[in-house]
This record gives sequence, structure tokens and C-alpha cells, in this order.
Amino acid sequence: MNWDPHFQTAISDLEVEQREVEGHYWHLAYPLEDGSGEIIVATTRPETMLGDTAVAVHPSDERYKTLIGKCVRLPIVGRPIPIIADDYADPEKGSGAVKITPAHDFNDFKVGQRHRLPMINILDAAARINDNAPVAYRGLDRFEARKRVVAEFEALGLLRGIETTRHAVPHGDRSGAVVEPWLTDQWYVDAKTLAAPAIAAVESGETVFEPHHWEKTYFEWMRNIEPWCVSRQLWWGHRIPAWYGPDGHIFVAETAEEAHAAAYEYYGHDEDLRQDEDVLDTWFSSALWPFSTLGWPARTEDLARFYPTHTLVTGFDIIFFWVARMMMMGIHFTGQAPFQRVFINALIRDAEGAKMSKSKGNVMDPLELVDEYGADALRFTLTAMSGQARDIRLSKPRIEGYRNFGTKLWNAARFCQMNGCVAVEGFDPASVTHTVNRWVRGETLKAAREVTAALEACAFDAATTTLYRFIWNLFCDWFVEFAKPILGGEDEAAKAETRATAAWVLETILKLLHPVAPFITEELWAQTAPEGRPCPGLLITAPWPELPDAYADPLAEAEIELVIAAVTEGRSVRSELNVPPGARPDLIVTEATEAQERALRANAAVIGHTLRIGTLRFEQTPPNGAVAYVAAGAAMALDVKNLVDLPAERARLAKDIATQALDIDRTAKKLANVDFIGRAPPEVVAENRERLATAERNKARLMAILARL
RNA sequence: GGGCGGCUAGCUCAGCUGGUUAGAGCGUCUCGUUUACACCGAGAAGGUCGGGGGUUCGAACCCCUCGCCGCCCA
Repeated sequence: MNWDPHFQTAISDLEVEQREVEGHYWHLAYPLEDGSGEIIVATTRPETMLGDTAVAVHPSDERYKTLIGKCVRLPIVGRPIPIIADDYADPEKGSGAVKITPAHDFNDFKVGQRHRLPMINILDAAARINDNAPVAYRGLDRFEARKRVVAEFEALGLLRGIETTRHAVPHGDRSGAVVEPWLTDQWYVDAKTLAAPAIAAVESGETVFEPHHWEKTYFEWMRNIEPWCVSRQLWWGHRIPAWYGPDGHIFVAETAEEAHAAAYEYYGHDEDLRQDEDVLDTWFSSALWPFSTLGWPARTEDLARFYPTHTLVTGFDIIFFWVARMMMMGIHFTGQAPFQRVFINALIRDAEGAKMSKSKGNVMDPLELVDEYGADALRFTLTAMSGQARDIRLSKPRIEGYRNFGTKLWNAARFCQMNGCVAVEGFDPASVTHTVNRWVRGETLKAAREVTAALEACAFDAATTTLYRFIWNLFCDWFVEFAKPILGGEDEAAKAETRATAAWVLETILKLLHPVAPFITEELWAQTAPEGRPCPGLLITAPWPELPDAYADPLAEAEIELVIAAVTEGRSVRSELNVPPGARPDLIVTEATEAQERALRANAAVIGHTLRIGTLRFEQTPPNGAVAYVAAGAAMALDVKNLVDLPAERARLAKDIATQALDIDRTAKKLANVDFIGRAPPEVVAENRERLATAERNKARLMAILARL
């Protein structure tokens, strides 16, 4: 047994931590009994020699062949012990001979069993030397005894050397004390038998690990499982349901009454029984959690409704301790695996990747982070980083970024409020007519779909990415900007429609974001609640948005994409040519399809506001001094006249031409490859042809502009 | 020794079943008194996707191999 001398209890293999420590190899000489020489053994634990009952050598080790069967006289103790042949002795290690202490080493125990060696226990429960050792050692702590054994060997002239080594020493995971292999009777669970159906449940998909690869960890342990020691010599815990009769006969039963009944049957009369004083391993009790909390063994309604549970969320560090054991117990006692899905999340580390620990002082207290950045920011950060990797490096700048995100949303909501964007009773998003509103409706649909799908797939990081982008980069950056000229304009119908649409989008945003950032969304929900809210009450009780396919609007999408491209490219031009921010040059469109022209005309106000231009005109050729660019296939020019310096403009054009040329080169090469044409799917080939044509058209335009300059 | 995971921009990370101009946030640089927001806005720079082979018309992604880093079990 693994014995923890600090808590004086047995512990299971899983509760033993192997720690690498600096130690020594002591080479001890054991004289042969016939006086013909000595045999040297090396050990990291000299004190255990007090319990040695043999010396083992490898059967094929030529050095010791003639010694097998002889005896050595154990120094200090004076006991003669045999030299035996066993494969366990490694000729490569040390002298090739190894001392055997069956009562205090797991490997030696096996050797002892094979050779029927006596097992001499030399330690008491507190790991002090007991009465099986020479008088001088009795009552000594094991580490004191070690010093004394070494000193005595030295005094006897039998110490043959000391080496310094690093080696693994077992420690109790709770006590931190060095664990002793110790002979004691304990209760075991036949884990192998319980594991078989628990393995099958995961193999068959009855229970699914998410991320999936964690099932490998589970299988690895379950398939190599060892008997589980479940008795503990502790005060607190479920008491072991075993009763002893006066003759030591054991009655295992659910209750004392049943045990007595069984005893009556066995003895033919009443007997006094003594219940085992040990309690069960806390993980044994924890393994009962999925069903015992629901009233089991009674067949309660809760048990019927909540067992098996849909998803268990936990960390990979307790897959063995807890998950595996719940699986085994759940199947054993109910016939069903306790969970359909086990979601394993990463472990949080500090910004340098080190495990947080109190002694290192690198622990980030979540409550302090909440005080500093808010609970929503922390939640959003953890959710965003809950990817497939094993650990999360929590860093403040990241949390700060998501705190800013919350502020951004807050301000966007404030904008809506200031502009009277209030939910309208009976508003139907399907009925909106303005391009901007049709477009944002479609984008909201896309975002809602993506977030929903991500949550269902446990891709929580993907859900946050979608939310972040939609809210900040689409709703705030574009929709709100597009809405400004409309809301400040004269068209009352468009204003009303845009207000209602904005309110609807915001409402949808609050719902989608609520699981990740419940506080800010609930607060905003309450603040925007008073007027016309179609679904009153708390946001947390509001239904999840399920939007119809009909909200998609490819035409509006194409129109707004053109507008966005025209503005983005235009901004780039302005910035590179150092056009003064306050200047409002005209934008002249020189080449566009009919649809593009309609779209640009319809959104002239929106472009004017976001690109900060004067008027939008359509002409065959750009005026002198205008700076041309291409957006989504349409050609346009900013009339910046004397605002621009020519060298900068030439450099800009040359850069754009080079970009196009690179693309042409790459794509042309691909298309020139016969194998590509022959083997790639037709749509991929067509796509590349289209791409080449566009790039060539763009390049030609840019060259013409450069030439005119 | 066995198993698992990672190595992508200065940093932290996305990148689904092989076809994108390899993305985001932070940081950096330039510019900004645009009536929600400077916890902001606009623009820009920055990557031979750990090394080497291979499969394929085509590889960050598949296979082999080597190298680091980390975790678990011995």
C-alpha cells in the first residue's frame, strides 16, 4: 500500500505524486556468510536494509553466477539472507546486485512473492522504526535511521561509496509527506471490471468527449487501470459498509440491519458485529455525485429527469480522479453513463505560461480582476480563450481589450437611445426597404446563425469572435455610421424604419451576447425596456433569436459591400496622399455597372458621411488632378486637385500596380499549368480565370491613370 | 520509457473536411477638435506558418523524419 505517514492513511496511486529530488546512492557491502568475500548493493534508502530478506542478481549475470544460492550476513542486523536470481536485477545498474526489502518496496514485494521471501515490516504507522529492527533503532524516525545506518556502515568499513543522483520520490498529494510502501490490509475496488463498460460507453459514443482528443487520455488510463484502494483511515467520509463477526468473518451490506441479518444466517444466532472504522476515498464518494445528488437509490423524479446529464464541464486534471470514476460508478449503479458529453476546458496559467500557485505568488484573483475590469470582461476573455489548447495564458491586456469592447457596446446603445431607436411594437424586420436596413438585417441573421452554431459545437471562442466582429466591426463601425446621415436627414419614413431596425439589431445583439456578458446586456436591456419592448421581463428569460432565412438579402449585401469598398479604398487613398482630414473632395465615378451606379447613387449620403466627400458625381473621365482608384470593380476618383503631391501619388499607383502584377503573375502561372486545368475542379479553374481577368483590368486602369499623371 | 498537446506577425492567439492576397486583438508608426465612444476613429508597417523530406495540379492544413517547449502515466 501507499501509506501516508503524515495523515496515517492509505492512499491510492493517483494521490501519489512522483517528485524529482536530489538524493544519494549509497553503495553498501554485504559480507558473504562463508567469509569468501562480499557483494555490493546500491540503494537510495539505506534504512530499509533493516528489513532486507534477500539480495537479487540477474540469472545471466556472469559476475554473480557462482554466488546464487549462497547467503550474505546482513550487517547491523546479523540475519543471514539468500542471494537469489531474478530478472528484476538490472546488470547495467549499479553493481548489478540489488537488495530486496519486500515489505517496503513495490518491486521488491513482487520479487518476494516470487521467491516466497519473508516480509519484514520495520516501520510503524508514523514511519518510525518498529520492534522488528535491532533495539538501537527502535522508535527512530526513518530519516534519522537512514543517517545512523550509513554511519554504522562507515564505522564497520562497509560503505563502498556515495553517489549524488536525482531520483523520483513518492509524495502524498495532500500532505506533501514522503509516502511509504507499507504492508496493511485495505479495501479495494476491482477497477478493471468496472472500467470495461465505461470504456465501451465512450467507444460507442454514448458519452462524447469535447474536445474529442481527450478520450485518448481517458482510454489510456482506463485500459491500464489498476485495482483501486478505497479505504482511508480518516475521520470524515462515507463509512465502509463492512461488518466483522467475532471470528473475523466479513458481512458487506447496505445497512447494519442487513449485516446483522446476514450474520444471523451465518452463525445461526445473533452476534455482536463491529463495523469497519475506515471511510471511503473522497473520490469514491464524489463518483456517486451524478446520481446520489438526485435522490438515488430512490427512483425520484429528479433522477429520471436529470440522469444522464447532458454535459459535464470540467478540467483535464481530474479526468482520472473524477470523470472516469463517475463513468464507472454511474454505469454500475444505474446502467447508464452519467453524461452525454464531457466538455474539457483548458487550465488557466499566468501570462508566462506558468501554473498559478500561491507559493509562486503568480495567482490572479478572479475577484480582483472583476473589480478592475468587470465580470463581463473576464468572462468574455476566458470564453474567447477557451479553444482547443491545454492552457490559457491569462493576461491583463487581453481582459482590458474586452473591457473596452463592453464600453464600445455601451456607447453604441447610448447612440441608439439618443436617436430614439426604440423597439417598435409589431415591427417586422422582413418589411424594411432601405438598403442599409436590409443589409444589416441580413448580417444580423448571419451573426445569429454563426453564434448559435458555435455554441452548439462548444466552439465558444468562435462564438466570441463572431460577436466581437459583428458588434464592433459591423454594427458600430458601419451600420451606426450609415445610420447617422439617415437619422439626420429629411426622409421621415427612412428615419422611422432605421430607428426601428437599429433597436431590433441591438436587441438581437443583447440576446446573443447575454450568455457571455450577462451583466452589461441585462442592464442595457433594462434601460431600453420602457418603450414598446415586445418581450418584457428579464433578458435572461427572453427567447434565443431564431431568425428566418428570408432575412438574408444578397442584393442589399452586394450594394453595401460596394459602398464599403468605395469608402475603404477612398480612405486609404486620402491617408497615403496626405489629403487634409478636413478637406471634402468630390467623388467622381467613371466606370460602374448599372447596378453599381444605382447602388452608389442610392447611398450617396452614406458615402458622403463616411468618406467625408463633397458631392458624388458620375462622369466619363475624371477631372484633371483627380486621384483614381478601383473599388469592387468600379472605377472612381477623388477630386483632390492641388491637395495632392504628385510623387506620393505616383508611389501609391506604382504600389497598387505591383500588387496587381503579382497577383496576375501567380494566377497566370497557375492557369498555364496543364495539370491544374485538367485536374482541379472546374469551379476552382473558373474562379482563377475570373480573378486573372479582374486583376488585369485593374492593372490596365491603374497604368492608364499613372500615364496621365 | 509510453501517451498526449503545442511550435503561425514583437506578444497572446484564430485558421473547419488541402484551393484565402495566411487573419484578429494587443503593441509599434503616421494622421485625427467627423454631433455614441480617446476604454475612440482613419491609415500603415510587420509572417520563407519550428527544420528537412514526401504525397498532390495545388500544403499552415495530409504522411514521414528531426528539433525544441509543456503536460500526463511509468
